[in-house]
Amino acid sequence: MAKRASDNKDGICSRSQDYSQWYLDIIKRAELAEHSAVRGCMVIRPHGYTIWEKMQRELDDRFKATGHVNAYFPLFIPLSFLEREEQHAAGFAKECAVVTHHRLMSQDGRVVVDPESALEEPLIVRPTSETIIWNQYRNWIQSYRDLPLLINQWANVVRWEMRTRLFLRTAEFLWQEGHTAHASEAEAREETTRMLEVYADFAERVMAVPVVKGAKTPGERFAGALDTLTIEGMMQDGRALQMGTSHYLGQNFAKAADVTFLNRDNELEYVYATSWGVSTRLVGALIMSHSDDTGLILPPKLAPIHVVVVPIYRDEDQRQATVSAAHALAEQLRPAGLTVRVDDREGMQPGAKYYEWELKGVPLRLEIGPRDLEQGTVALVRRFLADEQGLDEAAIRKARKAFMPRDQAVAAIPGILEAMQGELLERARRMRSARSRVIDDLDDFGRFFADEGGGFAWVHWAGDADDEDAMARRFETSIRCIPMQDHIPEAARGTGTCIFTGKPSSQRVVMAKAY
RNA sequence: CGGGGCGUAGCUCAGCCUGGUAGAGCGCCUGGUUUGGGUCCAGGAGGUCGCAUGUUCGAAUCAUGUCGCCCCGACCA
Repeated sequence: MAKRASDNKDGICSRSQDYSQWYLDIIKRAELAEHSAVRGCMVIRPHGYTIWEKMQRELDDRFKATGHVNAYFPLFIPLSFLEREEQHAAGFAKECAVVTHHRLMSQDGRVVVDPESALEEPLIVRPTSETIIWNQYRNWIQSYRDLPLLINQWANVVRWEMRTRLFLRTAEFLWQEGHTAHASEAEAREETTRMLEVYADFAERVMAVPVVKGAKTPGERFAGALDTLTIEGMMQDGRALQMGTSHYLGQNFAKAADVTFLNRDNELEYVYATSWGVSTRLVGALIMSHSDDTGLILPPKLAPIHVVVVPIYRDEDQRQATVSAAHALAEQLRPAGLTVRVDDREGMQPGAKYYEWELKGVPLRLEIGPRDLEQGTVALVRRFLADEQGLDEAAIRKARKAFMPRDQAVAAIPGILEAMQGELLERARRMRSARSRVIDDLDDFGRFFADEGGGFAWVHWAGDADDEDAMARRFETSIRCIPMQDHIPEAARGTGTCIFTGKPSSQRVVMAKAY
C-alpha cells in the first residue's frame, strides 16, 4: 500500500482521511491483531486478547449473577441437525465449513486427503450451537421442575464470510452464546429482555459505549427467531454497529429437537427458548468508539495496563535512583488492583516511550525524573481530556500533564481512572447526540446521509420488508432497530407519518448506515 | 462471485517501461552518545525478488499460467 500523506510517524492514517484505513492501522500498530495465513481468520495478539479476556470476565460475572452456568458443546454438528429447523438452516446454509474426511495420507511426497476416509455423515463446524445444544437439552428436560435451564457457552464459531474485517467480521470468531429453556413464553421473553439489559449495561458501564436498545425488523431477525432484540452503538464515523443480540426463539427449536416437558397440570408441552450472544466484534466496537489519530484509547475497566511509569535520567546514578523510585511507585499502586508497568527499557528516550504507550491506549502515565526525586513529586499524564474540542495539540498536551506530590498521585489515581471511564462515556454520548437527528422528510433524510456525515436518523416507519429494501437501495441505510419505548428520546416520541410510505406510524425507528 | 490494487529484507516501499545477477528508510544486533515528547554517530546481521513454465547467453525486470493477500460492492454478528 502506498504511503499516505496523512500518516503520522506511527503509520496511522487520520480518521478524517480514511476511517476504514485508520481502523486497520490502529489494530496493527497497537498490536491488537493481524491477518493470519488463513483467509478471513485473524490472529488476536496478546494486547488484543487481554482486552477480550477482561470483557469475558465482566460478562461472565454478570451471567453468573443472573443465574447462568457455563458448559461446553462440540465444535462439530452433524449435517442432519441443521436440517431440523428450516429457517435456521436456510439462514446459515451459505456460510458453513463442512468436514467430510477424517484422514490424510502421503502420496508422491505430498499430503493429501485419504479418499477412503469419507465420513458417513458430513460434520458442520458450528456457525452457532442451537441445534446441537437442543439435541442435548431433550435428555435434560422432562418436567417443569427442570426449568428454567440457564446455560452459557464460551466458544469459537465459524461463518464462512465472503468479505472479512478484523474483529468486525472474521470467518472464525470468539463469542459467548447463552441458550435457555423456559416453561412459558412470558418467562422466556423476560429472559430475552433481561440479557439485553445485561449487554446494554456492560456496553455503557464497562465499554463506555452508549447503545440504543430495540427490536430488529423481521428481515433482520436471527434465523429461526420469533423476535430479535439488539443493542446498537454508533461509531465515530456515524455508522451503526450491532453490538449484541438476544433472541426469543419461541418453541421453534424445541419442536425441531422434540424437547417437551410436563407442566404443573401434567400436560406435555414444548419448552420456550432464548439465545443471546456477543463476540470479539466488541473489541472492534471499542476501538471505533474512543480511539484517536494518536492511537488506541481504552476505558480503564478494559485496559490491559492502567498505568505506565517512565523513569527519566541522565547518568547512571540517576537511572538507578529513578528506576528504583518508579518500581516503588508501582508497588504503591498495585494493592489498589491496578496493573502497572514500569518501562525501564534502556537506550530508549522517554518521548519514544510516551508515544508507544499512548498508541497502545494506556490511560495514565507517571513520569519520574531527577527533579521529582528532589521534590517528592511525579508527573501524572492522562491519555485524553474530558473534552478536547477546540483545543490545539499543544494545548491538549499541556492540559493532560500535571506535577504533584507522589503520595497525592497514588491516592488520586483510582479516582482519576474512574473519572476517565465516565468521561469516555460522556464523550461518546456527545458524539452520538451530535450525529442523531429526528427527521420527517425524505429529502432531509437524503441530505443527512449524503452531505451531513450521517448518523442515527429517528424516523417514523410503517413500511414492509419491500419498503425497507427500497430504502436500503436508495440511501444505503437500514433500520437498525425499533427502539424500546423507554428508550426513545423526548424529541422522537409520539405518533406520526411514515417517512417512506406516508402511512400512519405509531413510533419512530433508528435508521443508519451499518457495519 | 463481480470490480480495483498489490506480492522485492521484520515493516513501508524504490528498482521493472528501456533484461546484465538487488537497494533505501524505518526496525533489529554491537559500541559510544543522548535521555522532562520520537537523540545522534559508527559498525553489523538479514532477501530462493509469491510460485510455475516459457523467451533469452543472461529474468525481480518480458510472456503465459497459477496461488495468495488487501480495498470496494452483493451476504452477514
